[in-house]
Amino acid sequence: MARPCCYFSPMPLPEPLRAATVGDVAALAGVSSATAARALGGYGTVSPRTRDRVADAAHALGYRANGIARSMVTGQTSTLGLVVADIENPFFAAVTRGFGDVARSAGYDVMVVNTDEDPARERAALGVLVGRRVDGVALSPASSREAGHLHMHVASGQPLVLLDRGVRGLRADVVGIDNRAAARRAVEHLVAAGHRRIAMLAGAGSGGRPLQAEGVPPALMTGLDRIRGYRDALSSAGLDGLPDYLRVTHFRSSAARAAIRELLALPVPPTAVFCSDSLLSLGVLAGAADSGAVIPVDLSLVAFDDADWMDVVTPAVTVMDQPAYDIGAAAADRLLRRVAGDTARPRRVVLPTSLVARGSVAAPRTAVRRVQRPAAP
Amino acid sequence: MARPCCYFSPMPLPEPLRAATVGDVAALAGVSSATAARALGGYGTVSPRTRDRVADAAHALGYRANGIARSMVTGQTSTLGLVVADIENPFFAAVTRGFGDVARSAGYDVMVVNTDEDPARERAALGVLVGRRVDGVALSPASSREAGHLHMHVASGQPLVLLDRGVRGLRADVVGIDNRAAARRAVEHLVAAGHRRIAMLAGAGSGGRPLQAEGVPPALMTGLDRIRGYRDALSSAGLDGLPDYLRVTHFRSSAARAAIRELLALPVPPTAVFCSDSLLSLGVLAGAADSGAVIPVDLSLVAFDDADWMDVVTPAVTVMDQPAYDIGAAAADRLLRRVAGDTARPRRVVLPTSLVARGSVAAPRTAVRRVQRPAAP
DNA sequence: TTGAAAGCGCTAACAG
DNA sequence: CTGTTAGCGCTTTCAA
Repeated sequence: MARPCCYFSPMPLPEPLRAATVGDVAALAGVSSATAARALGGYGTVSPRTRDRVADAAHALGYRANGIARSMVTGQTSTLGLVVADIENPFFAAVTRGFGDVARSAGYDVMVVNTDEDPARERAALGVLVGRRVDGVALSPASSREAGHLHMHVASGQPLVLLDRGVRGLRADVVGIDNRAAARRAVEHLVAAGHRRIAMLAGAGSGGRPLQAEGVPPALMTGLDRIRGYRDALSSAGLDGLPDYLRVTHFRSSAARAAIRELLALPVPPTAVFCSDSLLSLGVLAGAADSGAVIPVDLSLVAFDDADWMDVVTPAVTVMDQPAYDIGAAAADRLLRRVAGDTARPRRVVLPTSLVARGSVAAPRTAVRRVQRPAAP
Repeated sequence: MARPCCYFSPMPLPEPLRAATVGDVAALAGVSSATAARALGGYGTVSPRTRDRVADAAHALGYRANGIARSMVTGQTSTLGLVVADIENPFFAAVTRGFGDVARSAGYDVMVVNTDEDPARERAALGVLVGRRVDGVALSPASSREAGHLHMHVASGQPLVLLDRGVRGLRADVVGIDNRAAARRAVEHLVAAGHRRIAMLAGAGSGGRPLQAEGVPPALMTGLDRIRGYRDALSSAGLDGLPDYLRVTHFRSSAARAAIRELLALPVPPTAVFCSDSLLSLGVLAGAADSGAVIPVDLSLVAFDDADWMDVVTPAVTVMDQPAYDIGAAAADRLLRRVAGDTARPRRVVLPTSLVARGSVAAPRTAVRRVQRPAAP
């Protein structure tokens, strides 16, 4: 015998297969879906009694608002996009956290996308975020040259905040530090310690793509600015006639390790090195050890970004610290203002850096000798 | 004189204020919106000529598909949710990267949410993700006790993969390592070096909430399992009668620093310590230095997770390494299968760990003495 | 191969 | 205070 119950009243789909909608809740509560929506969404006016009935029905049905549908009609997603160049770099991890904390406390969620310093992936990431209709995007540009997609994005009127790195000619807010001044100060610290042959390791791009020709500045404003600061410091110290100790490497400690080994193997090696990134300084530590160079006796080091391990190594690493968490937080704040409709002209938010002097900087051996002579009459 | 041009044909909204829609493209291409949508979305059948016309029109208008609207009708978002306990922990940073790489190569985007080890924030994060209708969620549970929301989520039929940490009784895939065995092996390494008084620092919770009473195991399966492994190793070595050197601290290096100082100040201090996390080992290095203890002479150390700095400190840190990137990648893979409809019973994916022996482990001083005597006859 | 029309779940006018 | 109605931009039958 067949099961007659099924002929005329097909079973509704079992619970797990279809999520409850406003209409379901409304039906159970015995009100119109508009009223249910008002009660559920917390807008308009609903009588307390109705509100309770709807709430009960929603609870019974396990109703969860469909953010997609809501976004569809409101045109807003309450979501911010964050495009970072390398989520594994502690600097960006902290930026991400600061950004997320501020966004969340303002009722926004965050979609994070990683680009691995690749402009093509960055363009794709931006496309994804725009496709998802995020309300705004914060982005650390992988390149200041390949930025056509950024210009188009800004031209389309969508809020964009640049993180850490600027892009020349782009009408967008920038949140970061004064890289040139910070680098200059870091190198001046080395000059003050008596160093003359000061190298710099600058990071650019990931391992994915070939680097530009030797000596050409990286396609990164941050790197460029730090290189400028390095040169500023050298020339005000009258040190610009010396051999070129600048090396541009990938953002990998292995690349820095090779670079520092090569530098130390020079006929006239540098006595100090300034690293534009914490990852690179990791490579310097390893490479110096490879070369048998002792820090700070044979090589002084100033790094960028105060990574958590920097004060447990021996010697502790002197760093130019930048407020990564605050940069992320400030970027979210700026972006939220733009999302809220602020159309004032682009602002540049510059956060303070600080030099943290630790044990990795000492006078170069030659300078020590010079000091020692008059000290023993 | 008034401007008559505006009376009968109001200007259309200027470009930046309204994004082009399928309808706009269709109108410009002279086809129906259904056809334009087919051409744009790459589904159905469209003649090559029409396809080109539509493509041109789309290009001219700067059309970008509205993912929200698409999700609305397809019920899919091509987005995966990732809930991590601490984005700043290098372990989770690597997991995030592995997860993202696999997701992206399968055409999925990722929404990352940080919970700071707080179950309440975890519940909220899951709610957000569900509201946004992500196709699936991978999550590293902040607590194995407060997991009601996880059970509800699974009951609702939505794909969920647990990352790194399991939750007892939850019918969900788990991707991680065998924490108990790994911890046991790490501690056995210490035992083999001759240690008897072996401490353990286990992490639980962030600084946000008070920790449980002293000695109570943390509400984390990972921590629990590592503690079990520690005890396993101690008891098979016949070392369980010794004083209790286990300390449960927050996931902060400062907490570990205080804990190790306290341990080293004991009348009979431990000669070795096993840390359940790289952050904690950072604190151990600092705290040991505070106490004037030299590693590995006065204190041997085995850490968990091979952070990038671990082989540049002196001595380099012996670690139990877990494949963080692969864990993230495997989790994405598992989740994608579930999203694709795999309803086989929950699987547990266990990835291999490896002990990386470096310089932070040596024989305890007492053991050294014992060895030295017969060595000089 | 193409078009017309119906909706996805929700919000926003506008009446009642 | 509540219900009716009309979409948001897209995909998807179903006919033509």
